[in-house]
Amino acid sequence: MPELPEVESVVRALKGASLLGKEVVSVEVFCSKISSELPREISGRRLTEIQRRGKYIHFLWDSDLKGKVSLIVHLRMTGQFLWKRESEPAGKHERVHFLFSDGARIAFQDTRRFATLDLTTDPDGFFAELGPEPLDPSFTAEAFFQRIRIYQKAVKASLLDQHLVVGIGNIYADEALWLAQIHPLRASSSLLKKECAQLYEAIRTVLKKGIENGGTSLGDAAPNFHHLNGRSGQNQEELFAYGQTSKPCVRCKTAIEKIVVNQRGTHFCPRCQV
DNA sequence: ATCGCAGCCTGTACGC
DNA sequence: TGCGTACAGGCTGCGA
Repeated sequence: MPELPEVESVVRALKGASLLGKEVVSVEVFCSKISSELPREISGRRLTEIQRRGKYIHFLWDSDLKGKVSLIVHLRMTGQFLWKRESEPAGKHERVHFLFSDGARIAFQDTRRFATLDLTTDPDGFFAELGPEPLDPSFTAEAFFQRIRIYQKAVKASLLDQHLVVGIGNIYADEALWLAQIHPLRASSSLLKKECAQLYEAIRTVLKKGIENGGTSLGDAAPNFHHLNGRSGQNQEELFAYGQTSKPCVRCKTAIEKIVVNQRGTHFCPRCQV
């Protein structure tokens, strides 16, 4: 379940794959859910930039003849980009192949077909509803406090709401609440300014640590997260709440509990998260 | 208006 | 062994 650190890791891997500036000569689509316009719109264009916005990957393409267009990809749970050998056939769950002029072949794989690929000439409009980037300098503790206080729902549900702040998913929400010692069912609007400041710091801490570790890869119920080069992130080794059901809380030794909040498995310490 | 929840989809982990 | 079922997850769209 790629969240901000996983998507950031993917973007860095893609940028490091020296695809920028290269032209796509053809695009093959193997999934009926994906727009058949993709090959026509992308073929013959140069990849000029790759950016992350929340959990979205934003590919910017240019063409002397056709101007600019954006391809905006959301990995959802199982989307990943893979390097392929030049003439290697598509694997079972590969949905799109991008063939570059230098022979590079990049596959987009998505086992559960939840991922989305959108073409737009108005990326600002596409992203207009999204909340602020949690790691952006302009996003301050005060700004977070002013935003979250108007949410009526449980703080866990608010953290998952991409209108409040982008990039947080189920894993990092549980980790941030554990670190801030805030109970996931607390009403968002009940948080004191001091608690919001703690949560703000916790969000930034867990996301930064996730990026440093190259993202979180889970191999049991959840699908693996892989870099473009096949390496998995290591952040799953440093989780304190998510997936730690019945294990002792690192702070107070109380068993971590699992409940359901907002239809999501939610892990927390019943003693030190209040 | 706001919230909760079914549905999308497939692989994996269980119980019988 | 083989089958069936529950579950995981982000987000949209529906109904309450």
